Amino acid sequence: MAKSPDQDLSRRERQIMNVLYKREQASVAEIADGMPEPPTDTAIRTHLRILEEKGHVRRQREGRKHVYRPAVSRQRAARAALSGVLSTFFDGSLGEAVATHLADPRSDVDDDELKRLRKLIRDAGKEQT
Amino acid sequence: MAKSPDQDLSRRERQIMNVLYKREQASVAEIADGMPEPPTDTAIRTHLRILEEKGHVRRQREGRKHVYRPAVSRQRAARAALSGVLSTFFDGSLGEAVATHLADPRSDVDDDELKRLRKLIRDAGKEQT
DNA sequence: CTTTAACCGCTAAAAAATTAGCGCAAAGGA
DNA sequence: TCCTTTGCGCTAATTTTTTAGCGGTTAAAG
Repeated sequence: MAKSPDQDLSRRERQIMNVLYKREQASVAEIADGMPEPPTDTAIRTHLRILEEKGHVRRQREGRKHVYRPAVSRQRAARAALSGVLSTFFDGSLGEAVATHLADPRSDVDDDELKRLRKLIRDAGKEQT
Repeated sequence: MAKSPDQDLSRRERQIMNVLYKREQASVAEIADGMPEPPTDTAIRTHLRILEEKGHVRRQREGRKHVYRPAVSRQRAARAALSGVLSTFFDGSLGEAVATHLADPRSDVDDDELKRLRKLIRDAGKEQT
């Protein structure tokens, strides 16, 4: 079985990466803010240093602070994450996932969203190779 | 920030749960089979014991072996996992996710799948509350 | 009936992850 | 200028995770 890159992130590392993907970029304080039960900033910095060494994160000075962002593009990571969930929970079927999500009472999908989906599906039908 | 139940799984625990969700249920050997770089069966059993204590896994004798399965239904877990990915990578938008997935060259969505999606979206439009 | 092989849980050692203390540097206010 | 605040990295201690050894039990094979 092959190893996907995020498989070797520890729990905290994953939490941090999630914040970074969600916000595109973030300072240490912002990361703490977006994490469940955050430790001290110092601890977070340690994780960031390691993530940087492992090549998962890039940093940039921004005034006095440092700002961190993922090394891998959001799109790339997003595709991988979605595929993973589809594979694990939906037998790889996008339709199955959409059905489940639409049926989930907690997830109210509004009209614009449905409209958008409709258009997407239509267009996908067209561009047959 | 609240904690979602899978947030407090370690890497190995997560890997094991993923196999269980993917296969619905599995023996120790099957779990090893589905894991990246599996340790010894003994090690896996230790994780399973702990997962059971934490309430994530249930076991059942099946002949001579034990068979393990998730304590939380696949559907429930699937919803949570999907929501998580949507939230982290797609600004919570299902449409965004579908668009990305359809555009991903690695994911070939076949005609039946598209057909199914079309139907789903149509039906979703109807049942307005 | 005896031997062999498959599985299991208990337990403790080894490795990895997680945390924070400390001292230093730069910025801003008094 | 001097003091306070904010942010940083290095380092090392603590905690959690991860691993496998060992001995017992059951089923099946010889």
